[in-house]
Amino acid sequence: MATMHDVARLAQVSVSTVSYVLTGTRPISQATRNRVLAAMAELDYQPNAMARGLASRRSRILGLLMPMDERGLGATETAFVTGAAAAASAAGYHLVLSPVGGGNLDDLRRLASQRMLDGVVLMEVQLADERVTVLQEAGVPLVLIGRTGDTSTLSYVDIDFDQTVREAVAHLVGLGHRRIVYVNHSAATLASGYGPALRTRDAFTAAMTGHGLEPVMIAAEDSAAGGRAALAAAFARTPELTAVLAMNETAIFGILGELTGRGLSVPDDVSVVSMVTSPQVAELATPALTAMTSPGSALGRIAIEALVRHLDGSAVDRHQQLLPCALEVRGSTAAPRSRQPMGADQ
Amino acid sequence: MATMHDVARLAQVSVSTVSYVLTGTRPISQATRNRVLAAMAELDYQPNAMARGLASRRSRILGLLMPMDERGLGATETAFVTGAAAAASAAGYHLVLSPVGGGNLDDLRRLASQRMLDGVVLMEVQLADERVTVLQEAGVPLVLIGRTGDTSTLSYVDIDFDQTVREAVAHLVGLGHRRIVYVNHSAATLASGYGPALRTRDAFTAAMTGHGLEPVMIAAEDSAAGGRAALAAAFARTPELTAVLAMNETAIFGILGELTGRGLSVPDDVSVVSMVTSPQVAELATPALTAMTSPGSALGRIAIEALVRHLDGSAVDRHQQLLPCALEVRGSTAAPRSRQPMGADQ
DNA sequence: ACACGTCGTCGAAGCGTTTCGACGAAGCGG
DNA sequence: CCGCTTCGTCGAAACGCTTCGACGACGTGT
Repeated sequence: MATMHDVARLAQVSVSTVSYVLTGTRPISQATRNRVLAAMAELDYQPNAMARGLASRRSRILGLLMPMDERGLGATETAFVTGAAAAASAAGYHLVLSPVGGGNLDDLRRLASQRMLDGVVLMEVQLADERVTVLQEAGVPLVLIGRTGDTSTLSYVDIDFDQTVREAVAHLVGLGHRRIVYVNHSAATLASGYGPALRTRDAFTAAMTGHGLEPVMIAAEDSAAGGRAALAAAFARTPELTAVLAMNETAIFGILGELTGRGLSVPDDVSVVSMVTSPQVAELATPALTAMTSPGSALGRIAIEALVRHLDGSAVDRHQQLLPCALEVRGSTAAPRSRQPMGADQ
Repeated sequence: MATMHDVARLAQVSVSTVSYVLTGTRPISQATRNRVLAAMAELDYQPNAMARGLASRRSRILGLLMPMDERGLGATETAFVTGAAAAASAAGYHLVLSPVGGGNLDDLRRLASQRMLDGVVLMEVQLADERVTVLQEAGVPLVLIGRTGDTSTLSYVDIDFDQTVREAVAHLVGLGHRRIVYVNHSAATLASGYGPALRTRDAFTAAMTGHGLEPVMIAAEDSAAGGRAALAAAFARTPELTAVLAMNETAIFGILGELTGRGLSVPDDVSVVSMVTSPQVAELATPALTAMTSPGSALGRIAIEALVRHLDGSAVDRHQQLLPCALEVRGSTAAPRSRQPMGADQ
């Protein structure tokens, strides 16, 4: 393994000159630069990341902390990751994913304090997230995907749930639906302070009320069985329901199954809209689901870019941004059978 | 940020003594050790990972290289990851996931040559995988999850596809099925040399032939539409089919939809078995799928443990191991309607 | 022609560890 | 009681890089 000394000797320059060629920190004449570059190529030189990190006090590694819980990453989360990885690579950083589960907060503390990460992006942030505290105490630059309860001091990128829910509801109302049920994540998830669940709940209430309609929300366990139970509960509360809006990607398959089981057809009897869903998942269902497609890779990219700007010092203040999901109409929504669609002109 | 010097000064010992306490490389008296430990605690000392890595020439970081393609990680892959992370943590290593997609082989080469990773575990290995070559050239210790074509020289852990397919087929045959169609991954995937697809194909042929039955395999695109098309093709080739064995987790939802669309019920008209599937996914379908459950976290754990043993020098030879999937009977398989189940006693 | 920047390069001092050789103090058999 | 290990500790030399101060060699404005 060739070192800088070897390169310097071969190119007949000092070690520091080689370093300057590599980092561009100081001007180097074209002639010298070429000699150095040639020497590097000949020796197949690769800088030692550890030595670099030690001397410069920055590792050029960014962490993407993702909770790896029971259910795997959906296509949505995967899009975050690929977007982030591409952005990091473009900025000359490595991106490592760290599967910090719930328990190992100490693991996280260690990782952070060991100065191995220049900065981190945190996924799936809770309203009150201990990880944020740990990282802030360790002085690690931080960008969130999602938001904590108090958004004032931190950088974040998140989905604009308010706008997304409003659009979904408007789509259904525009088709003529009046009895719309919202299937959210489980009660436990809501109680734990999971931002998306809470924000969509509030947004749904606001949107429905705005249309003069009654907001009915059901909390469903994240499983097919949970979806089934939720639908049963929905019919119990609102027998004439004609549309379901679902945040719970897992439950939605149970909902569809139960609908079919009751002899109801989608979309003729009941329309279904899935929230924050990737096209891949939406296409899995029969018929394919009308869904609010999450901005996916853009979220990851923007988060990394904000973090890098912060590290490079080109931006000192925090970055806060919301991205809406886009409505993609597929086969699971239609006008309700019992009445004609109501356009704005009626 | 406290350094070793600070700890040494506070504990009134030399720096090297502190290091010995930390690493256990040389004996240290209990009294001194306690003084040092106390000093560390008081200063909230955390060793600098870079400095450690530079001096010791080992980073204590393990890489898990996973391809992050279009479709996200299923629960199966997630289980690999969590298993691996737990094992690495237990062995005192950090585990970082690197999303190396198809294109960036150079990225990989760089990562490998920069001596930032002590060793790597490679997921989703192709029969002819360039990444293996790159890493071997860079001299990075390597364990595969999956197998290359030539398995002789490398360490790997993989699913025992032969055994898994045999068991799945035996289950269906035991219920009385004779016309069984195997829905594999796409023709393109097969052509690209994706091991699981090829091995299950061969295993299916062998298993069916062993029962004196005709093996019919359909290649399906990884999408719901692909599943539908595959089922249509299956009925065209084998109109009296009573059972479907599916490797393609994505296509299976299309298959189920198409079955329902044709007015066929699962499992009364057609039985369905899903291969290498996680319980979570199996439960999404209605009825829940009988499936061959992948060994999940065990794969990840075993791979990491093998790698660590290699790095610690406690094992020099390669580790090769196959784990079967476990049959979990749920609601999607039953005796075919047209004839009685055939037990061994008939 | 003179002081004065700027450019391109060098040498050396770190960065925070590990690790090697050395060395006094015990402990031990003879 | 002497020479020998073994134990516990120390000081110093790496590890491979970045970065700072210095220093000629040149333009440049005056």
